[in-house]
Amino acid sequence: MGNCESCIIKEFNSLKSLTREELIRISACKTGKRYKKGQVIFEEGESLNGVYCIREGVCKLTKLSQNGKDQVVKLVVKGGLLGKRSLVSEQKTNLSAIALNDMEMCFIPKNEIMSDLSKNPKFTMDVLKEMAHHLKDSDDSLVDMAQKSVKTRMADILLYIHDNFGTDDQGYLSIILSREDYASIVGTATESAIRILSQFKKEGIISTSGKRIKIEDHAKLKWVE
Amino acid sequence: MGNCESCIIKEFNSLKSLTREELIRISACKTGKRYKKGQVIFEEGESLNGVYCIREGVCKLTKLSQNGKDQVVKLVVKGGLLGKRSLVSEQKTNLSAIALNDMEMCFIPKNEIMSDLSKNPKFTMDVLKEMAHHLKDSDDSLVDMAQKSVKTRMADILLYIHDNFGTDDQGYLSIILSREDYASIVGTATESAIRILSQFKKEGIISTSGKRIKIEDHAKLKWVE
DNA sequence: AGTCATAACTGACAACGGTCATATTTCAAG
DNA sequence: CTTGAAATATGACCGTTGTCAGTTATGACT
Repeated sequence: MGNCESCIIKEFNSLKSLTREELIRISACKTGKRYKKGQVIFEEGESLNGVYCIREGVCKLTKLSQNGKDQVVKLVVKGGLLGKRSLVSEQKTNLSAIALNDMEMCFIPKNEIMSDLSKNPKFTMDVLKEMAHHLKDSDDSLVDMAQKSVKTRMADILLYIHDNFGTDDQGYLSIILSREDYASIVGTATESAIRILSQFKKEGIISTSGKRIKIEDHAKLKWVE
Repeated sequence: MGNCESCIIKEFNSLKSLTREELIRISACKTGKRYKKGQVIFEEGESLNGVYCIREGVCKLTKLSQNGKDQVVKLVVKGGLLGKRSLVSEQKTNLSAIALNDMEMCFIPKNEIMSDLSKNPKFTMDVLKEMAHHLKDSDDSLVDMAQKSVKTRMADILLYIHDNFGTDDQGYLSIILSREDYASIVGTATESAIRILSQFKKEGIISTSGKRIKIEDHAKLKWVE
């Protein structure tokens, strides 16, 4: 396992605001963890006693709704920090985290991070900014969920994944999701998700190969209503 | 206009974490503002150069969706602080604020608050906690919006308003909203909102008098599906 | 290669919710 | 007390979406 001071991943999250000394201290008490595809990292209602820093892989943050279905609230990739909100608010986590492929993470115990939060104003401010940013995203998603059609939301999420997580060398979206996951992100029934993707395929907007999806016509996808 | 040091309102928000000296300094540079019902306090896309502390009245925070309809994201009452997110992230505000009745607020310039944010860790931590709390609320709303029916969401919002903002002496909800506002909170068409409220009335779950709404049967409202 | 479980897909049908058109009521201004 | 505009209310209609039921494809494991 590497050292936090020299880890490139930290450049993508608020840990970059920590001093060299703080990083060395954290490095000494962090633990590496691996998760297989589908494995639960933590579950809604658990008390987290630290944060997870993603070194490799992707996971989904979900929340169980009253009707028993899981709703995906967010996708998190390399560089993401899990458990910040729960740490700050000192509440149990309101979301579950599940690995979408094999993952590699560092776990940093609560006490270490909390002492930095109280002593390093730059770090605190950075976490605050990140939280503010998430809040904006969440509000935006709320409005989209309330006002857009299922088909538009599906088009949006395909473009979102493409723009934020990229494609493999053949042009397929590099994040592989089941149809059920897509349904759970868009907030619809699995059958509806499948139907919409089939329709996109018929219209030549996307093509698929097994679970993999390639966007063939970005322009059309943007104008879906 | 009163002094921040002795203002009771601050006890309801993170300003309570400021020291007496900080409050006196803020008190000296704050300005009082009044808004009439329906008046716009600030609009999506504006650069706010401070935060608003609500002394009296209620307002809605809305966001324009792509289809041209306003979506209410949040209701804020006495004690609430507007513009925190925008201040912290140094971005233009992503929401509009509109007074739902006559309001009285204090406006605190950006510079004053920011200097406290960088110097008073207790205050920063408190703002962080509040933001974390909002983030949880927003995630919860997202899931509800995605998974619950319009009717259930309407029932939820009636209960929410009752539980959080209370009733007048006759038992009517103390926040008076137009049917259009209800539609915009629930994320539906005005006609649908009206229809659902009419149905609730027929079923004896609520009663109305003009715009005012009284919940007659809490239990039934909770079990609406 | 064959088997089996799971995921992906399709069709039929009904309920939900949006739109348009048209009363009816409310409320404030004259 | 009128009057008129805006808000509320209701009906008809139709596209969207969820549910149920059944079929086909996929991929992991003998």
